[in-house]
Amino acid sequence: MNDYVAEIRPCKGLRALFTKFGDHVYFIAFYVPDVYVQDANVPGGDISDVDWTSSDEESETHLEAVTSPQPTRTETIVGNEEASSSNATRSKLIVQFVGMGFSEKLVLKAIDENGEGDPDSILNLILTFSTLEESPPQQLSANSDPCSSDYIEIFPYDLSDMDSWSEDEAEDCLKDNGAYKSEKHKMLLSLAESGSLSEKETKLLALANMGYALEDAEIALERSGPETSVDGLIEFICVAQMAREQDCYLPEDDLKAKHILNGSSKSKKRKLFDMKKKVMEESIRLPNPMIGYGVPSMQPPERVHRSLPEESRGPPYFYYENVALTPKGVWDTISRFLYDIEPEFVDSKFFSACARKRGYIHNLPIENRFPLIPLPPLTIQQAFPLSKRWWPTWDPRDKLNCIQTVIASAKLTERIRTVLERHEGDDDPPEAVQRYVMEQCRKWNLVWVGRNKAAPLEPDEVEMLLGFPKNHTRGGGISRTDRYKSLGNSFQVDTVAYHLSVLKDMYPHGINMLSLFSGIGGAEVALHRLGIKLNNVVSIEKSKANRDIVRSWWEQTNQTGSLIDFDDVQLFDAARAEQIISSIGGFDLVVGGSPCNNLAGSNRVSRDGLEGKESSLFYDYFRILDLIKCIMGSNRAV
DNA sequence: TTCATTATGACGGTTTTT
DNA sequence: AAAAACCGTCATAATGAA
Repeated sequence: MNDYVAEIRPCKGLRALFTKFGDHVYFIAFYVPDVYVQDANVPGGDISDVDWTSSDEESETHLEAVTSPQPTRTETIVGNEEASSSNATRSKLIVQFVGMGFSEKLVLKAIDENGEGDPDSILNLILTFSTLEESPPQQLSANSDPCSSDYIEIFPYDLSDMDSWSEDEAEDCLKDNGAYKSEKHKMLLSLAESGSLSEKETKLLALANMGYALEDAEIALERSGPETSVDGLIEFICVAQMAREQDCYLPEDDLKAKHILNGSSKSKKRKLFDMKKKVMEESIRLPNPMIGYGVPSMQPPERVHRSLPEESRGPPYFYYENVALTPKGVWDTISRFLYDIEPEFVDSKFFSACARKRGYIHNLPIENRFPLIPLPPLTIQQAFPLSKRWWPTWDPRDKLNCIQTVIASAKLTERIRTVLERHEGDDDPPEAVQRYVMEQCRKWNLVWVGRNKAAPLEPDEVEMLLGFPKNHTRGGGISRTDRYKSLGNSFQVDTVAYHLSVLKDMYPHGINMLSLFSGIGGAEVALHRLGIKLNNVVSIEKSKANRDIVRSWWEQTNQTGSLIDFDDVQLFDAARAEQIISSIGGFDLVVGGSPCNNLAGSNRVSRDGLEGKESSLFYDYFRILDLIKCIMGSNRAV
C-alpha cells in the first residue's frame, strides 16, 4: 500500500526516483540511464528544469544550459563517461558474439568494420566473414568477461540541494503562497465594494474569483497587454500551465507565454511540491492481471457492479478505446474528458493467442457479458498447429506479443536461420544464441515455420488472431504493407465483442451506430458476429483503403441496413450531426479508438502524448460524442 | 526512361512486470 | 534491479507501371 515509487525526469538524461511512505514522499536517488551526465552542482542541473524564481534572462540561460550542455564544467565527466560507456558497449558486444560461438578475431574484425552501433549489422558481418573463412566456431570459455566492471549505469551523486528539501518546507511554501493570494484577493474584493476598481483590477478580480492564481493573472495581463479580454487571459494562463505541467510541444506563440510565466515569482520549492502532487494524484494504476471487469476465463473477485456519473449515462452508449501503456497522465486526461469514467484495462491475451493491452472507457453495463462463439485459439500451439513440429524446446512462448503495424525483415529471419544452422549437430544452440534468437522472436513476434526458420505472421494469420474473417483486408487494391498497418491499428474483435455483447438483449431490433476512426471495421464485425443487427452505421475513417474494406465487408455480409461514410472527423460538425440524426432518428452507440501513434511505445520519433499531431484527435471523439448527446437531449449537464 | 508505389531496414525510450 | 513489452516513423532502395 505504502511503497509507491515514482520516477521523474528533471532534464534530458537525468532521472530522479521517489518513494512514498504514508503521506511523505522521499527522494531516493538520481541516476543517469545512458551517456548523459549532468553536473549536479551546476544550478541549471537542479531538479527543476527551469528556474522559476529567476528573471526571464536568467531562466533562458538555464534552459539552454540544461537542454544542450555546454562543454564547460561538465566536460571532464562527459568525456570520461563516454569513454567508459564505449568500452563497456564494446566488451558487451564481444562477450555476446563470442558466446554465440564466433571467434574473437572475427568479432573484433566485424566490430571494427561496422562500428558498435547495431548488433544486427555486426552479426551480419560476422556471418559473412565466417562463411568466407569457414573457420570452426569457438566455444565460449568460462571466464571471458574482460571488463564487465566497466559497465556502470548508476552514478551516486552528491545531492545536497535535493536532500535538504522536505515536504514540510514545501507546505510552508504553499501556505505562504495561499496567504499572498487571499490577502491580495481580499483587497480587490473590498475595492470592488467601494466601486473603485480600475479596468485592470476588474479583470484580475474576475480571474481570481475563477480560482486562478493572482500572480499568474498579473503576469498574463502584463504580458498580453491591457486590452486583452478575460477569455484571452485565461487562455494565456492555461497555455502556460500546460507548458509548465507537461512540457509538451507548443506552437511558437504559446512558447512565449510559457517563457514569460516561467519567470513568475512562483518558488522553486512550490514547483517541487506541485511535481510531487502530480506524481501522487495523476496515476491510474493498471490491473494485474489485466482483466478489466472480467474476462470469460477469469471473473474478478468482487466488483460486479459499478455506478456511473449521471451525465455519462446512455443512451447513447459509447465505447472508447486506446493503448493501455501511454505516457503517464494520458489516461487521467482521457478519463477526465469522458465524464470521469474509470478506464477498463484489458489484455486481449485472454481472448486470443496474442497479447494486446488496451484501455476502454464506456458507459455500457458490465453484467451478463458473453463471449463470441466459437472461442478462438488461446495459445500459439492451438492457433498454429503446424508450427509445433519446428518449435524449439528452448522457446517457451505460448502467447504472441502485441500485433504491431510493421513486421520483421527477411534479413533478420535469414540471420536467425544462419546462426542456428551453425549448431545443427548440437543438442541445443549455446545459451547466447538462444538468448539472441528469443529476443528477436519476441521483439518481432516470429513463429517457427520450418527447420531453423522463424518468420513473421502472414496477414491472414493476423486477421485470424484479431478475430476478423480470413482475407478481410485482402484485395481491393491494398498493398501487403498497408494490410499490416491497417490490421496493426485495429481492435481485437473478440475482446470488443465481449464488452458490446450486453447490447444484444437491449436492442433486439438492431442499433444505429456512429463509428469514429473505424479503421477496418472492428466494431462493426464484432456486432455482426454477436448477431446484433446493424440498422444504420455512420462510419468516419480517413483512409480510403480502410473505407473500401469496410464497404466490401458490408456488401459481402448481406447487410440490410445502410452504411454511410465520411473521411474526416474534424469536418463532422453540428449541422452534419443534426441532419443525420434527424434522418435516422439518433444513435444507440458511439464507438471509436482514436489514433495511438503519439502514445504508443514503439514510436521513437513522435511519442508526444495526447497533444501529439494525430493522438490529439481524441478531443474530436469527445467533441462529437458530446455533440450527439446534446442533440439527442440526454446531456443533462447543460 | 520516368514516375509512382511498395518494401526494407535503421532508428531508443518510457513504463510496467518480474 | 533487471527484463520485457510496445496499434511507429523515416529515408531510401527496390519494384512496378507507363
